[in-house]
Amino acid sequence: MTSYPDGALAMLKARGYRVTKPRRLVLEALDQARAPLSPYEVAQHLRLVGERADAASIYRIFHTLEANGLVHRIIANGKYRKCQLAPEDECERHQTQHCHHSLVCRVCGRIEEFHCPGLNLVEQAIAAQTRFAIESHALEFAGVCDQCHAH
Amino acid sequence: MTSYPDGALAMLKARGYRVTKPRRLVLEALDQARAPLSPYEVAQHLRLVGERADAASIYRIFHTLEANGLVHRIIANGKYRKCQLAPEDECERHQTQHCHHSLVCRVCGRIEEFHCPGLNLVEQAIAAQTRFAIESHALEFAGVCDQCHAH
DNA sequence: TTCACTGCAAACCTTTTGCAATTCT
DNA sequence: AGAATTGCAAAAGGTTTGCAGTGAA
Repeated sequence: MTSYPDGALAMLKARGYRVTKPRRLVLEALDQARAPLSPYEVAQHLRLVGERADAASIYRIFHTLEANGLVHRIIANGKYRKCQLAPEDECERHQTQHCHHSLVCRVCGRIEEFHCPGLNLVEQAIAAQTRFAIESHALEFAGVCDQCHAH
Repeated sequence: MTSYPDGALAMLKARGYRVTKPRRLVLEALDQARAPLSPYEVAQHLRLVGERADAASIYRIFHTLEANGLVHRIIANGKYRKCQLAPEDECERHQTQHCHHSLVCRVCGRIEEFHCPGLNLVEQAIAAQTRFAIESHALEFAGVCDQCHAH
């Protein structure tokens, strides 16, 4: 099994991007992070770890990663989280069809994602009630996660 | 029927806040806006209309309004929208029990809110699948509204 | 070698804070 | 008059941009 950084860099390379040290550093930071990170936070984190990359570069890297479906934004706070890397040719589909269903812990900030089969019903209800053409959705539950709940 | 600015100011006054010009200006801007606004945008908007209020004050005003349930944040972009003012004694309940169900138009940015009865089922599914204790939720659909869809 | 990418520097936009002046009640 | 609130100024925080230099292919 290849790691997230390796897989992501391989995918970028296959698409004509270059494999660089700053890109690897960002991907590793995301891979290790428990909670989502902003580009700025990645910059700070790297200094803490004795590495460094320019903040401006990190922003550019995040744009590239997002455009290639390797990270996605958490709507609640605008921060980024690594994406699950789909095997080979599923990449394309995975990249364009993100579902953001998150459980955001108020205490530790950690974010779980969950599969949500029931949402289709809600979408159908909307369609029945309004003339709004739904293209995507975002659903977030805030609360307290298992670990924090146990004090 | 009292207007949103009047109602909101009355509620603030009843709670010991003062009725000031900057507060009225912010409330009027929110009342007239089609799309949600950030504090900074309100500051800009006011200049356009020949009025003015200090940006720092507007930020403080938004904090007060949010703390009193008179505005709420749109999760997708962090901007603010006026709340429906509940009649009299329902204020308290309305203030604490916000449900954010929005239809965000990709084209014009306008936001509709909708009532969503089906979401309880989704919450129950989460409860059954995880040990996460849900406190609140946010659900947003992005797409194209009726008006924009008709070119 | 070549061109994508990074680092640097500067500017910009947004938000926050302290303090003195204002203005509601 | 007294206290809450505003305006001002300054700083902090976060993000973007142009350009010259670097390094991956």
